[in-house]
Amino acid sequence: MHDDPILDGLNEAQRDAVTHEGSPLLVVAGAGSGKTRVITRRIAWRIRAGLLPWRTLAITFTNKAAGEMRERVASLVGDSRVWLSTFHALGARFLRMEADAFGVDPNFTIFDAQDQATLLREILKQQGLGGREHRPRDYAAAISSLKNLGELPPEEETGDRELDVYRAYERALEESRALDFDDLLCRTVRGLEADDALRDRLAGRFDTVLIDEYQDTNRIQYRLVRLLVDGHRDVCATGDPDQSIYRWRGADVRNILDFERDFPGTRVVKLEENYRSTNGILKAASVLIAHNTQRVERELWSRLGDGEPIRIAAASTEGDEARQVVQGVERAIADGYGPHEIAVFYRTNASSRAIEQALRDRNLPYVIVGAVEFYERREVKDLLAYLRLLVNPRDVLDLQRVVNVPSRGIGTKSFAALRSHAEATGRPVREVVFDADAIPGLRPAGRRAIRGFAELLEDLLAMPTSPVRPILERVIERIGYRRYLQDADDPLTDERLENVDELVRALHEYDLATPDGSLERFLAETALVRSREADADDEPRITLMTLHAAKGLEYPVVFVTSLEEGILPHSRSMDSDDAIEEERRLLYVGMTRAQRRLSLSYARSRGGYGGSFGGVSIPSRFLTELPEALIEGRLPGRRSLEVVDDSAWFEPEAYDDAPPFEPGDRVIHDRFGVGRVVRLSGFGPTAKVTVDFLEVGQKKLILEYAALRKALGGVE
DNA sequence: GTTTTTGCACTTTTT
DNA sequence: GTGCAAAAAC
Repeated sequence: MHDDPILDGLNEAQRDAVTHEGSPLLVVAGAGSGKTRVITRRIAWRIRAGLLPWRTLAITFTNKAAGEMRERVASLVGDSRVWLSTFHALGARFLRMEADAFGVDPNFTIFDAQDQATLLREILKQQGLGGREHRPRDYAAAISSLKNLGELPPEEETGDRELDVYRAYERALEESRALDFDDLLCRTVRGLEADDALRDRLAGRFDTVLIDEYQDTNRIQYRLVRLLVDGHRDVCATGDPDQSIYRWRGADVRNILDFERDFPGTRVVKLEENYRSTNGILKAASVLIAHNTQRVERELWSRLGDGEPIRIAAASTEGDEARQVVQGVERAIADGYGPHEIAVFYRTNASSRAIEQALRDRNLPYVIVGAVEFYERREVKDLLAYLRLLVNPRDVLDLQRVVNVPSRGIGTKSFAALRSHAEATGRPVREVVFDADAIPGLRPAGRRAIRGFAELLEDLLAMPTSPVRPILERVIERIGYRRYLQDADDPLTDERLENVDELVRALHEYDLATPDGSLERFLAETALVRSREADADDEPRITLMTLHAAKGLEYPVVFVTSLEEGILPHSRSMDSDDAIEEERRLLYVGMTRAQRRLSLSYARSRGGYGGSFGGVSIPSRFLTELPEALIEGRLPGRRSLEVVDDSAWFEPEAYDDAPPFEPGDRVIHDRFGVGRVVRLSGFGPTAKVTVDFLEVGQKKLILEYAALRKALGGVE
């Protein structure tokens, strides 16, 4: 019917969303309803109709999503000049383009959460708040919300602890010519709101704006959208209120709920056919999410049939849970799924450890999304700090990080002298290094050390800013960084050395891809990126990530772990109904990532902090909210929430331990004789094993009751 | 003064 | 098991 490749394979609603023109458009897109497809096709459609690619702006939630969309748009349109970025990257780009108008240094450094914490720790100490009860992260959170409310720091000391820390923090950022994540948005918005000409120059660059994951935008982002769009009102937002999982970060679902009111004349298109999951998975997820009271009722449906039942696995400990999951992974592989088609989700980053261990024990390849990402590793940060220092001479934190790595005899005292001299003279810290003789209060040894460091800097600064790789290589060579890592008594040495190589490779790739690049631009583009895809080998890997990181992705086989009260829902989210509903959405997001096979698991006791903290867990209330008809394995009792005596949750040992067999094992049964295990299915008390017996043929047995013993003799 | 070692407190989720 | 801060060793 439709020969048009842009509309090919789209349903009616999707086609509507792709082709609508003339008024604001809101696409309410349920999980798996082909939202990304709609956005990319819409961009293609509009460009074919005459819209200029470089006057098109698409905003995504993560850099990863931006990258993926860039590829898809490029292959669809054959043009990669569409502006595709996150809100933060867009802010950073605007700020650098018009640094003067915004009143920022064009070479500003971006401080990540770690940098922020380091800085705040120092400030807290200065203000006499060094005790452990004052946690840098708490202040960071408080400052973040002040910034997002548009509150500027006070001019004078106020006596209010929080405000004074905020004030000192801002001054320190300014001193280092640094901005934090919130600044990227707040300063952009403040600048655009205050200066109409500036607003015309920047917002006026775009004829159309698309925003993905609109349910997770916060108030500042909303204001930025208004600024970008009010000139033409050619705006398209997509999102799903049921997948709003960033309320804790200031995301405001009202943005999407109020879209029609904010943009009168909005056309709303709802995408409700799910192309991703089996109906079983979808129904279970729908039943779960229906427990949320603050919700517009909506039903997703799929043509894919009920599929396999959802499996629920009970384990006795965290390690046991991990082993069961890995067993499920192996079973999936035996059933023909590739490792890259399998994902394991967990609530907190710390939970990855047990799964990793279990995967390593079975020699299965995996990759972790999130956790300590590439650009957050110590060795990578060290080297990048050297590079950043070459670009931004005022970055105190970078100098501090680098000045004594490797140890060259410039400790805290020497650095303090250097720093106060810089402050006293108003000169950039980096420049003061060259004036070792003029710094008061240095001992001869320290002075000599600083002179040596100055020589190093001089040598590095003499290099051209492009290509980039030789600069890094010179840094590594001059400071003897590889030797330094090798000599350290650190179990991670090999990994760190690999990361150093990987960083060199990244710079090399940048040089190849960007002939007109420079160190400044490389750092600017890298600042907001956390991960680096290790493209060294393309071995398919099992993916591990937090539930938050899973949004927008899909996998044929999905494991969601740690469904326990206190973890999912998290204990810090249990005091309000709103927070519980957000946790429920989080599980909903996790479940709806699964295309064909979904498994949920929990452990009856979980040790925190390396096993020291023992406690019995109660299975998550969310498990009891699932429809029993779609489940294989036993749902924890419906009375679970009223059970006070935790010991009620201890079950017979037999079934929670990892089944002792794998497909292929030879076994002996008292009645049926010798046989070979064909497959294992299910978890917990209903786990079944199919055995091909020599004499009686295939039998399906319940693992717990089948008196099976492993036979000697191995595989045929 | 600087470097290394030990002891302590802590883990939600991310741009 | 980790990361940070105070204590001990260089």
